[in-house]
Amino acid sequence: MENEGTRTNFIWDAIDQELAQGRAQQVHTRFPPEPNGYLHIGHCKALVTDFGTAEKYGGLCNLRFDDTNPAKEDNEYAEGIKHDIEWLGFHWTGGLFYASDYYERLYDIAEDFINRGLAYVDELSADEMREYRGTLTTPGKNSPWRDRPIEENLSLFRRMKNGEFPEGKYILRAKIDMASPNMNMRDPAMYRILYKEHWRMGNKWCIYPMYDFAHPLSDAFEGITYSLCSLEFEDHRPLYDWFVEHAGFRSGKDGYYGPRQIEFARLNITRTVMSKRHLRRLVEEHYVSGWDDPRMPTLCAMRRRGYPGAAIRNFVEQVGLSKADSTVDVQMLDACVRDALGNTAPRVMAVLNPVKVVLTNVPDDWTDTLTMENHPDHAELGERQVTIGKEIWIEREDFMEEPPKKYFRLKPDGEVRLKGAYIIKCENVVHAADGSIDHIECSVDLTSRSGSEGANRKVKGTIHWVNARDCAAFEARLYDQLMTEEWDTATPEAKKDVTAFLSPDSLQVISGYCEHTLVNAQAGDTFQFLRVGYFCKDKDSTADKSVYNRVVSLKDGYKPQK
RNA sequence: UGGGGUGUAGCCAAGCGGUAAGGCAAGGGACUUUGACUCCCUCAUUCGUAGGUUCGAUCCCUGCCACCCCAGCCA
Repeated sequence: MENEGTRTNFIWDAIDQELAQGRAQQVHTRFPPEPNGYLHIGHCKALVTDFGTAEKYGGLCNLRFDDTNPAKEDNEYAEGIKHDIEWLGFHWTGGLFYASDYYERLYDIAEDFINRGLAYVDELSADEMREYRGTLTTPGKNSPWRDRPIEENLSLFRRMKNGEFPEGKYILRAKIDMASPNMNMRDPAMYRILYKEHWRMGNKWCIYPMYDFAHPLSDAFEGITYSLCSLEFEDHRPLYDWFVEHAGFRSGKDGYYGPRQIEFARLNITRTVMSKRHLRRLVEEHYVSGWDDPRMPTLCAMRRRGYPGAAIRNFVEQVGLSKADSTVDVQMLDACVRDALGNTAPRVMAVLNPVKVVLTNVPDDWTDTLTMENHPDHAELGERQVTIGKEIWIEREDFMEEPPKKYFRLKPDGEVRLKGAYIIKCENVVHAADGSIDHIECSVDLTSRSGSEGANRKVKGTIHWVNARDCAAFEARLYDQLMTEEWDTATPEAKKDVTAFLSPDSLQVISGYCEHTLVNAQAGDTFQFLRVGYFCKDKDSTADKSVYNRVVSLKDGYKPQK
């Protein structure tokens, strides 16, 4: 998967232009997560854009925790986010910051705004404020408190800060334009009273700044030149600029003209839940084991599943940047993961959906130890010893009693090579009482051992297998039923709320991963399923398709005749 | 019905007035101790739509259509 260095996007075009015109001296970006959850694949677009843009221009990128709402934030999330960023191979070259470190400075600016008649303390209730704001099609009207004298505003604001009023009693608002067609400009809130303990500031503050006020000024404080964010903030840009300008950061003093906000479309992926709110519910209501449950689309979960960070970064770069709403096919992510893993990951054999094969022409205690390469193209990755015995498991899909034409795998009277071992021939199929296949009896050609003289005999198919005796601990856990089981016992109210998780577009969350399935693996290991042959070939199974497609990343497989 | 955005192949996405890059997916072939991987080849007479300007339009203009965002004391 190439990534031409010449590739550009509309943001870089804009930056190139400003740099050429001298309107910006350097590129300084920031990645501003709110520490209220773990980063998921959707955040990676902003992350890669912010850090990657700085990197491309030899500039700096800050990490800033946008912690202006103490009710939802926690240090656990901040630590997780830092870890995830570094895992992806980025570092906050511009420094680590917290919006909460600016509380004093922001407060001073708020007082200054009051003094300049740019802000006022309102005492409308939340409901009244909503009424006064008007609607999308009708202008709002001024609050009766809008023209409160400056001294009174100042006094009230200070008393808000001192904790003299209950939550909701007063609010500081920017005085802009209640008739603006842009709802964000209808005297937006700057500060609200909140008696919540802040994860860094404790109970020091009784008032907290709003995003619209804190964000642009934080950007300006840090000398950010490009504030890149997603499309839903497009409407906020006039407000963003209003705060930056009125706080005096557009003056060009010291050559700094303040930050410029540029918006891009956020990342959507098919069959992937990308809502922090929903993911949080899955965790808090124990639908999953935690934020790093391998079924989650979080970075920590992907890391646990074995996705290389570089693959995720490459994926985001492949997807590109634009302003068009889009939903990327999850197969593109899978392709990037395969691409990154294919050349380096050691191979092992696994059987997910087993059927037993009994070798008829060897003694019960027959055993052999085979040496297998860990990677077909890289001898330096070494070899491993694998034992085989009289009984082995093969993939149920690798045997067909009534095979169509051109079926190369095991079939009655047919021969197939066991990967790295012997050629076997199907002699008999033993059925269980219910008609299903209990086991398959095969003869083994002991002269065909891999690596020996007789191994040159060619057969059409090769299949993977595991020694039954080594599989006492075989424990495949495919999680495709998890959500449906919950669904069946859920109350109607709960059903209404979890519909989003069960919709066809959210199969990723309910599809599975496989834990300690492999003979050569340690219990508890999790794996990224990389190549069809080693794990699963069943492209056309309907029952487990979501699981296999998602987790196994099926590339190809047996194609029935049309 | 106010404002802000977006529409290029099944899915992303370049293109910036000179005659449609690339990736994923898909199809065909070669190779193969897995039908995977790898390697070749194919895949938009057409850019939401209707007009207009121009020698020439995906790119400029006008109308229309579709979709997304905004009425938190969330970010």
